[in-house]
Amino acid sequence: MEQINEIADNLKLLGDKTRLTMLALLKERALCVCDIVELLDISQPNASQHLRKLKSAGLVNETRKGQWIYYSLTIEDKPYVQAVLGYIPSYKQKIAQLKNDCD
Amino acid sequence: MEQINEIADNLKLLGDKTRLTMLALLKERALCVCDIVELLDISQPNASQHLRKLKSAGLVNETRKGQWIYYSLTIEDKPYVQAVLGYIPSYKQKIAQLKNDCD
DNA sequence: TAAATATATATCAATATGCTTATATAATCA
DNA sequence: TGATTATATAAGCATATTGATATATATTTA
Repeated sequence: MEQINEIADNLKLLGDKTRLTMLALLKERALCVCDIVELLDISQPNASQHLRKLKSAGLVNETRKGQWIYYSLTIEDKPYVQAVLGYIPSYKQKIAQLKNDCD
Repeated sequence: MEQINEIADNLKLLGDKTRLTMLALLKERALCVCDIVELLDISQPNASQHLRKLKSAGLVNETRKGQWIYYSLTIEDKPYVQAVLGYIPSYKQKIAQLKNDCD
């Protein structure tokens, strides 16, 4: 089974508080980098670096809208990631507090 | 939510091929260290070190039987770990090939 | 076109991780 | 009791990871 390597690699990405929270946020809706920076209270380069890893693994994708780049989950083909995210408390309320000048 | 830290920490442990395979093996049945060493083809200290991490996180526990120490899963209270392991192909056949002098 | 905003990338230091080798401990057996 | 087997621990090295700082790129706006 070669598949277990891919699963382990993806779980390693989930095994970081910052990235796991990012994915939990994106479960609610697509967010731009500045949203994520605000919500997680981390530096912008730090956010970009984590997002790049998630993108390389195919867990998220990006869509540019003007000067903003929105990230979304792409985990339809990764049921174990869906399952994990399903067990994380919702960030709906947190996201609702966004100042969200981005739109 | 403080819980997400614990989830991330546990997923980090799952995010290693050796440990993830160990857990998948233990899903089938309790195994002693020498079984795991044989099945994974790793060194004994390496196996012990990974098992210690899993034990520290409460993902496995140990039971001595004579000179052997058997490890078993203790993930009843961690549904997201159960979910992940549920998506990993079974190692039943592999385990059946054990020479298993241990008993 | 210049300034401002949003994001990415490069580099680096600190820390963490995984594995090996050597050794210690514990149980069994002759 | 001494040898053997099973397992744990310690120490060290090589590599990976994280986050910070500095800088580059891309888009929009004045």
